[in-house]
Parts: sequence; C-alpha cells; structure tokens
Amino acid sequence: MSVTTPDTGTTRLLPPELVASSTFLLKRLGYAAKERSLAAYEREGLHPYHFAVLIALEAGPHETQGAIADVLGYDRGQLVGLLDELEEKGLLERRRDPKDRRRHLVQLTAEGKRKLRRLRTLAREIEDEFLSPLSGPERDELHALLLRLAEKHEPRCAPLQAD
Amino acid sequence: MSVTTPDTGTTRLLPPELVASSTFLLKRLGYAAKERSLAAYEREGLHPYHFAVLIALEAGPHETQGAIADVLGYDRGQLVGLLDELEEKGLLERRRDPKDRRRHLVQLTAEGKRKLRRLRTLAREIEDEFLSPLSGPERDELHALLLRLAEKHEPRCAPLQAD
DNA sequence: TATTGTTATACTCTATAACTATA
DNA sequence: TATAGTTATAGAGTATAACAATA
Repeated sequence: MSVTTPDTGTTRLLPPELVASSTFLLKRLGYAAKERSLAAYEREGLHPYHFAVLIALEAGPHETQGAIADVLGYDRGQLVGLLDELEEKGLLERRRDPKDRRRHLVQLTAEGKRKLRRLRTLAREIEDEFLSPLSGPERDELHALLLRLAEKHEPRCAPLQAD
Repeated sequence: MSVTTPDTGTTRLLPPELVASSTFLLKRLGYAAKERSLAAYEREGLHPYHFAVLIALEAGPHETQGAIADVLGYDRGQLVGLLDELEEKGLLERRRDPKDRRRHLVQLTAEGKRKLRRLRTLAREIEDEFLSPLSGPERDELHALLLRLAEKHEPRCAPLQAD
C-alpha cells in the first residue's frame, strides 16, 4: 500500500501521540520483526516456530512432546503439527518411550542438526539486519532494557538474578 | 497453562539462545503489549484500533475515510467496520462530501471527544504499568532506541530529523 | 477508466475441547 | 480417573478481491 497521499505526495505520518508510546512502538516493531522472520524462514521451507523447536531439541536431546511445548510456551495441539512437518522433512524422529508408552521421545537427526546450523546463520542475519540502525553498545542497551520488561511480562525468560 | 513441570515444580525457562535475541524479545513483548491493551480497551467496549481512529480524527477533524486509513496504515476495508462500530456508539458521524459525493467526511461527536479523553487516561495507565520495571530515564532511553528502529522498519513513524 | 467506500471471501493464528491409548 | 498425544472445530485477525456509486 502507498504511504503517500495522492494529492500532496508527502508521507502521512502517524499521529505523534501514538509514536510517543513505547507500547505502541513495541507492538509495531514486534509485528515488523515477525513479518521479516517469517519471510526469511519461509525461504528455508520453515517457520520461526520450527527453529525454536529445533533449538529446544538440541538443548534436551530426548525431550517429550509436552516438555517441548512447556519450554516454548506453545500449545500441545499446535506442537503436533510442527513436529509432523519437521519429521516429514527428516529433521527429527519420534519414537515411543518404552517406560511409558503414552509418551513420544523426540530427537534431532543428523540432517536436523545440519539444518539447525543453517538456521542459526539465518537468525543472526535477520537480527543483524533488524538492529542495523543501532551501534553495538546501543544494541546491548536495548537488549538489557527489553530483558527487564520480559522479566515481568514473559516470566519464562530467565530472570536477571539467575543463579 | 502451567509454566512449571509437574515433576520438579521448577519453571522451565526458554532456551537462552532465544532470550539472547532482541528480535525474539521484541516479538514476545509486542505480543504481550497487544494482549494487555486488548483486555484493557475491551472493558471500555472498544479495541485499540478504535483509539487510534479517534486520535486521527481529532488531529484532522474532517478526514476522509481513505485519509484515516492511510495515516494509520490500516486497510480501507478494515476501517469500514471500525467506523461502523464507532458510529453505532455515537462517537463519530459520517456524512457525504458535497464536493465529491464518493467521499465520506468523518468527524468526532461531543460524546466521541469525551470518550477519547477517557481512553487517553487508560492508555497512560497501560503504558505506565507495562513500563513499570524501568525508571524514568530508562524509559526515555528505551523509547529513543525503539524510535531509531521504527524509523527504519515503520517509516510512517516520524523521522528523528523532523523539521 | 479511476477512485471511494462497501461487502464478501479466504487464509492464518490461536484457543478450546473432544478423542485414543495408555497409565 | 488422569495423562500424552492427536484431531477437529471455532474464533479472531488480516489480506485480497469483487462491487456499486461517483468522478
């Protein structure tokens, strides 16, 4: 969509009152970040959610599906579809837990580990491009501030006073 | 949903690799901010989108629908429904532009202005609550950094070197 | 033919709840 | 009876495109 008015050709700016609100900016930037990630991972045939699942799997090699969902804050029903897709691509394997046949133990394949390395590179590129207006120290400053907010609003993010 | 594992009772934290990413935090915090705003405005029978429309209307008292959509970056089809709801509540009026009968001129009613004042108070409260982990100077610092990012990723936000 | 506002449609995301198989 | 995984469904949110009136 065009951002310019047909009559004047000048950009119509958002009302200053909205731009003055940090929560407004957070919403807009979060959306922009999501859009960009989505487009980038799509080129790899995957979704940012898949990346998070692969990371969780590398951290805990023999995770149960419920554990993965809990760690990432995903719904269990939602996770099933993600795992289906990853399994279909040969990036992970599901097998029954012999100790409790209700459970599935999930782990990365060699192919999955390769893919994860590629996605890490991609994630770094996305991050770097998105933060490009900021210097190194400014990025650190921003991250520290966001973390303070996340500590309150996303308790699953590690608390600052971690032991 | 529970954030604790049934076996240990300890909180399962997100993988540090994700928490280390500012774009990840932006996505999560943007989502959290959206959720909170939504719940708060719902108590007023409105949506954050309605608030933005009212603000745009106050700034330009006789806006055409297309102009409002452009300023806020909304789709015109989406805007129709928002205006319907606001008109139904008596907060604004639509009338045809005699100069160009395709257009609708939209303006706030007295009731709409009152409502806008209430919503401004609400917005301040939401903002204050969301940023509560940060001191005044830290909030300023965060806002400045977000604005720098928005300048690139949301060009409709006023550029810093505004004249 | 192009534009304004409107309506209809479809697609994504997400949340919920039923269902199965095991315990 | 409760739990792990699965499936189905519905709801909100959003994007796209067709449509009628007017220019």
